[in-house]
Amino acid sequence: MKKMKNPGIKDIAQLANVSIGTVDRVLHNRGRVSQHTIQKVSKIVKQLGYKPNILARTLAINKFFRIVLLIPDWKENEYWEQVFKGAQNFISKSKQQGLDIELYFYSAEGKSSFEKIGQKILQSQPDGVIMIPVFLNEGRSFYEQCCNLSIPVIMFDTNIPEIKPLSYIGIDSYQSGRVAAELLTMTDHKMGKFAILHFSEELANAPHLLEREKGFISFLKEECPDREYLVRCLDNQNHYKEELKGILEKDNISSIFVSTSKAYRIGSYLQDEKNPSVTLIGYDLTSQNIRLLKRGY
Amino acid sequence: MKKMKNPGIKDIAQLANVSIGTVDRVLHNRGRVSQHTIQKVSKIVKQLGYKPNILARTLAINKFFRIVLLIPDWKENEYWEQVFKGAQNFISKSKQQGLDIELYFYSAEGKSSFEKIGQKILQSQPDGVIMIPVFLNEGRSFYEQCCNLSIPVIMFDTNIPEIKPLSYIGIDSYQSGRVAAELLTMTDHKMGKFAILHFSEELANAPHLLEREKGFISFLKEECPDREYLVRCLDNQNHYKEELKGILEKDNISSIFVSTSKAYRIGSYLQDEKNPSVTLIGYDLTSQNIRLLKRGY
DNA sequence: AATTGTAAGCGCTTACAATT
DNA sequence: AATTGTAAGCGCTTACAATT
Repeated sequence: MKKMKNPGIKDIAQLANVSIGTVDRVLHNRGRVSQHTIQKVSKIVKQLGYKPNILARTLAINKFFRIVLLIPDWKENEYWEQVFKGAQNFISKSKQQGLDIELYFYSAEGKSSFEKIGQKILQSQPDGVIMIPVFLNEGRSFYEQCCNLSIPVIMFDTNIPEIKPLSYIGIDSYQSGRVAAELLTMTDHKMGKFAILHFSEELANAPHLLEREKGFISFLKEECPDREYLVRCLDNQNHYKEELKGILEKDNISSIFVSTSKAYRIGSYLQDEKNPSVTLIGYDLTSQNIRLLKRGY
Repeated sequence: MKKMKNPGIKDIAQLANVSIGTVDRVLHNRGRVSQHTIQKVSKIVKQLGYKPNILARTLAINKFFRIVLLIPDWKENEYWEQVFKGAQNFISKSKQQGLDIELYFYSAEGKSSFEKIGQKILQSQPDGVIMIPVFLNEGRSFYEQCCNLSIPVIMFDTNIPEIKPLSYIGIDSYQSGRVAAELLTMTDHKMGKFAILHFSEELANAPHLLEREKGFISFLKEECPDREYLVRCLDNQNHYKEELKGILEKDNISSIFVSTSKAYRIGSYLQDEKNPSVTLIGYDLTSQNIRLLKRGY
């Protein structure tokens, strides 16, 4: 191991002939310093290439930053459960870093719970927000309210187009739609129609599904402009089977792109109907999808 | 922000009726404590669920951990250059975390430089090693020497099979070979032979290339047992064009898998020879590969 | 009132002193 | 000699005192 020796606040103070209190004041623009000493100290700071010691700072601050983590209820679907487990892992790691992460859940099945919990969060005045915005309008509105309160926001897992949060962590939905289209066109030489299927009550309000569809279609238009496709939004309950049957009968579908993690529904229907000549692609390694793949679809 | 209040060393001391010095001694098994107080203190530590404050510890230790980062010379190839840039980024971030990263380069083109630099590193007695082991035997031997000196090792970018370092960060080469095979079989319906091509002076000593090949072949054997393939190791200099020509003339090749980042060589040869009916797959987003893709291969 | 300095504290480690 | 306690220090922040 090696001795530390980076210039610190004390070195600056000494060289500038002031106290460390004054150095701290100019370093953080706390005011109550004369213009003259600000100059003097800043110059030395630059000269030394001073970098604050984050460890010492968070230790001295002696407070946790309250970060709110807002995600869909993990009980609603296996994919959210995986996210939840990751979140737990993250939370336990963060305590050591001076972060206090508070976990909030909303129902991905109805936007009202999102709005309600959003209000509660804003009232608690957190220092930052990390969230998965599955609702386009409500997500955007919540984001804007955070901005007004100057609470920094990080988006996560799905992003809202045209918004520039502090950062976005997750897959580029648009590009993933393009990849899906590429894989299907590589595989499917039967040249039937492509079907783009959604499962969502409110498709127009689901940013990631829309982006996936856009990406898929953009690839098709660019690379296979003569291939036809159709877009349908299926019933989230049991009714989807009949709808699917209708589509398959009416159109010559050779490939299906499912924008959600529910591809297994389509797959098992096709399997039941002994109709495996259709190529299928979807999202997420959930146990239901894995089971379908293992059954050899 | 929220007040911190986790049980600390002081709380333990108070509850156990000892001094913080004694608490520290039992916490770290430093000896010089009676069996009785060890029991007493340990009990309280458990009760409180004490977690040490890492920030305070690294601040108090007041030393950098010396970590050696050992990677191929970035001037030798664009892929290593990308790695190097990432390494620089990592190094600048690490200073804040109490790490002092020393960067060492070796030539990926000859193992002697790896061995020489490895010895130098061992003599300097670092606290830890992070490395890219492109040479199988030399990498393993260096790893074992580190173990003997009880220096923890992290592998990175390419791993050595049968070794369990502290952790490995990077792609699973074997699985990436399988994916390559899957993509090729999806695309290539001409049912010619597959050619597996390497560029390496010493293939048998290059762990990642071997793993990629193994993965590729395992997928073929499982999913397309009747399709034929051949494996060749091409000359790293200019001679490879003639070798390639020979292979293409002799065998009915419809797909080529290149195990290195040099697929662009094969691609531009095929383009020059107006032979684009062969499907090609390779590794790494280097500018030469990107150029080939943009030229529409 | 405006500017500057001082001392204590954050939760640890470590050298050394003090006690048995 | 074996065991325990004490005080200073790591690099910051912050409340308050002291100086102009």
